[in-house]
Amino acid sequence: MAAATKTFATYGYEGTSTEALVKSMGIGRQSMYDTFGDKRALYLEALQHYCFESVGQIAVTLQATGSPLTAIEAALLGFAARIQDDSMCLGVGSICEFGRRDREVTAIGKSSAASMQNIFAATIQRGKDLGEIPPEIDPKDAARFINATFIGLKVMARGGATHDDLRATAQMALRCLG
Amino acid sequence: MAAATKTFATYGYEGTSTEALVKSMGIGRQSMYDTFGDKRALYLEALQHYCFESVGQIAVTLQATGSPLTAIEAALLGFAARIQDDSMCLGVGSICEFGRRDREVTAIGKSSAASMQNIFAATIQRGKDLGEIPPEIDPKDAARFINATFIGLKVMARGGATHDDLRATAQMALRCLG
DNA sequence: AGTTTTCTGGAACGAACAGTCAAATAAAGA
DNA sequence: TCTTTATTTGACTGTTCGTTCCAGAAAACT
Repeated sequence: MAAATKTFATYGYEGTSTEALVKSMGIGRQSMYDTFGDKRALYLEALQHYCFESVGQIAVTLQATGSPLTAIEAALLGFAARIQDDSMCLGVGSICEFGRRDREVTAIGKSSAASMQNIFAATIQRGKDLGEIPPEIDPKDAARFINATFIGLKVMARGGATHDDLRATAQMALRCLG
Repeated sequence: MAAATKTFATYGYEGTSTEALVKSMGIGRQSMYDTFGDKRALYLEALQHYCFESVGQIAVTLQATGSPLTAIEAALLGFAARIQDDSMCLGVGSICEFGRRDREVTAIGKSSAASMQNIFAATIQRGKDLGEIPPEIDPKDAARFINATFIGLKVMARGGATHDDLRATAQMALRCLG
């Protein structure tokens, strides 16, 4: 499944052949069809799984550290430091490829974005309660902005931006929380 | 050409069939091949043209208004107000689809991003000179950040975000420049 | 050890793909 | 008006696509 996720993220749905999937997953073609049904079902399952894991990871990062602001900083800067050159996030890739054309892809994307933004908003609210984040900041707006920043970083990285560039961009984004 | 751009932006390179191009461009199949050579050449030409126009538009917006900060605000908020639901930017789409896999696509994307960011950086520098933008802000970092914000807004819009959400996100981004 | 289930790799299938060909029509030039 | 050039339309071509079929091998079960 992880191999399918990576292949779909790299080449997109249309650009990924079943041959490429069979190769990257290292299973027989018939087993792939027996297990997942068809290419689209495999894509949906990979996307669902990917989004679920991503939300889980963000939740762990933002809920583990004492200071909410530090947690958000760690999430953004950690992402900028860690993301691999040329990699693509399947979530962002699915939005770019399908827009809202496919109802199930759209549903997974919206659900995942909503969960992600709820976690950000809750963290922002905690930061406001603790006086770390200015009171005039709306948690939902800030959550959407952070999500947009993650998207921007992902596409930049996909296009070959350096880690320094990504980190500087993340630093700029964090200014609005101070 | 505009029709080809829109079709490629909507479906991506792999997802766009030559039949769809013939239909959207409203010309004969043979004429399309006579004029552009093949699908890939048409894509490259559409991408080049799209990026050139985008940079031109941003230049006009950012260089026409007296106040640099106001100009950047107008660019971001204007974009958030104007962008159409479900549309896709061919530039962002090309990065997401190809990453750095295709040398010519990558070259067009990097060149366009560099031009765009130079315009942003020059505007930021003017804002610093006029005291509108804090002196500790690095123009190149800010330029990259603004570009990342545009990317984030474009993908959000593609995923169905409302204009209010986009505007609020743009407002958050503008806080980083204050 | 024998039997059953699962997996593999290759072949086959029909549909879709990008690109080419050919004849007819329309537009441009003399 | 006639000739030349460009465009259109439909058909065609070989390749690739996603999916199914099949026989043999491997793994799991009794």
